[in-house]
Amino acid sequence: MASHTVENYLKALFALANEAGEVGISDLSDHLAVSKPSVNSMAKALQQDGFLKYEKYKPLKLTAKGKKAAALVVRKHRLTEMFLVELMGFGWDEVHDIAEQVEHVEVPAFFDRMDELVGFPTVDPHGSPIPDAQGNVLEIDCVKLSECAVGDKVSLVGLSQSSKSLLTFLDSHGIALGHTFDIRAVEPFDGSMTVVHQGASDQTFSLKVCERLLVNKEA
Amino acid sequence: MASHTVENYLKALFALANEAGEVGISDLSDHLAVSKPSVNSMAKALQQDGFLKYEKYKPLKLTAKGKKAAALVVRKHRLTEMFLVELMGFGWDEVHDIAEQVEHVEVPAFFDRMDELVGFPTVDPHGSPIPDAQGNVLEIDCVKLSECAVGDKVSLVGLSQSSKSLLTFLDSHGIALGHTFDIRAVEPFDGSMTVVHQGASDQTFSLKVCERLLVNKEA
DNA sequence: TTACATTGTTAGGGTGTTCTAACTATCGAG
DNA sequence: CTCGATAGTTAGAACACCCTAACAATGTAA
Repeated sequence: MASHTVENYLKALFALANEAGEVGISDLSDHLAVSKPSVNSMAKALQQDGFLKYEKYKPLKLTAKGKKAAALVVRKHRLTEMFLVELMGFGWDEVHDIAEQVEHVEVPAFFDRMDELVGFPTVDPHGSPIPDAQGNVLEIDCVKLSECAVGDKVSLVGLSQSSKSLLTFLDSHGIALGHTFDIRAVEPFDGSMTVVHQGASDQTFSLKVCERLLVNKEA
Repeated sequence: MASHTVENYLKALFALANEAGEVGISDLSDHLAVSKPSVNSMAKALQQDGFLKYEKYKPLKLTAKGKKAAALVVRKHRLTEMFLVELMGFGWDEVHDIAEQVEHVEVPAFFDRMDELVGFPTVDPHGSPIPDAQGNVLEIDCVKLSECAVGDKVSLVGLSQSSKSLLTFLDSHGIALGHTFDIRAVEPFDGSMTVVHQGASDQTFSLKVCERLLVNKEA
């Protein structure tokens, strides 16, 4: 259907809209490492194809068609990541780059088989929800760890903007999805948090880390 | 490294050189379903990059660099096919189209892992040899079934130009790699052959089929 | 050996995607 | 309310890849 390039624009639009709400030309330009004029002309093209609502100087908005198309790309990406981890033995910090390329394969049966082989997962290895085959995305009930208070007991359900360096950091601290944290202290000066990890070891996380950890209250 | 397009040209060059020896602009044009002028200009570009020796009106010749690059693409393709059949449960008639897209992934570790998971195979599901990581291709000792004589006992080791329709034909006749054939008769009029399949059932194949079956004499 | 079919080449143009340079619109601060 | 910063736009061009139309070279068969 859509070219690799278009799939990448849709995916970026989808991701940015989910975390920032409004998406400007510059946001996409930064996210895709492409110049603003390039984004501008692609925006016109995407509108032409009905993926996007675009008005001069206004934020970009995916149409229903655009949202569905984007969700299906994300589905391919996340199923691939799941497959790479569960059946091919890759680490959760290795799968993004591979999935980034595999996601452009245009054979639905390929991804359907992955889905089946990993047992129809609802979230990927980083806790992000996997859209269904119709492009519906299940909302996950979670908050940032940084928004929790002393005394809360929470469990890690996902990451926001998981990057290789964040994943490496978590690996090196023995942290994985599902792990629990009891919040012991929040440092008012810099927002860093001291928690009990898995009911065992004390760890302190910077605010930057806490903002990336999505947790579920009531462990 | 090379674009998808370049990878496809190299793969075609490699395949055609292996079966026809000399490769002309028109052969590539037919094989890739692209116009001759397109092939012509790509030939110049490939020469520029050192993949090809090209002289006006002369057949195209891959350089050592070109052969190696082509073999590595073929390696990715065939490992993918093997993986799809062995670990994902696809049929040998379904894997070509998927592999055609997956082969362009540029993460060596992805294919290395496939290789490992399927046990370092030397041939793909259609009996074609899988080049090694250095681009070396093992020659397979075989002849076309059509070149065999009455009385020969042979086993199927590969296919030449396996197409979906050939694979479907073989499936419907219960034929797979490794199966044996005792040649009972060759019809002089049309070259069709009557054989005993797996020491059990009698089957008759047209010349067209016999030219596509690569066998090993002495069953 | 000329003539035709095949094969290859040149010229010129189109689409998708990208860029830089230069200009304009919008919005928040003083 | 104006000014400057930020964001967005236009114009113009490049690159990779593709095409058709027209022409040239090659090789084969009468």
